[in-house]
Amino acid sequence: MLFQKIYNIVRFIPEGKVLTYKAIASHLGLKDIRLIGYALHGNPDTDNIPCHRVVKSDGSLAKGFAYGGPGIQKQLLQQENVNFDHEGKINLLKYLWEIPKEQSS
DNA sequence: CTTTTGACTGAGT
DNA sequence: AACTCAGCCAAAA
Repeated sequence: MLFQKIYNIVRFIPEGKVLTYKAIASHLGLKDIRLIGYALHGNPDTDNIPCHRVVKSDGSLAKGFAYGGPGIQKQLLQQENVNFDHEGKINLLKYLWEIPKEQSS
């Protein structure tokens, strides 16, 4: 299942790091970026899948985030020492996690 | 069983 | 700059 591959990657995002929808889709060879977000929409393992560490390609947060309410995602990231700039976006050059090849299936 | 739609993005109009 | 279209999976209606 494709979703499993998505979860399998998101699940390993280390603390203080983030991943973009694009990065994940690209890693899996997908063109439809929405699948990443949609996979998280039906997030089956919220305990092991840190959906708050997945952001849009420009570093801003997904608008449809509902992990406990809008704004929660930002708080969770700040708890992990992830800084937001004046636009409320993350510095991807600094926080974007490089996906190990071993994680792909 | 068929249709709709959605945590996105980049190119084309 | 604002809007549309394509990409093409899975769950919900």
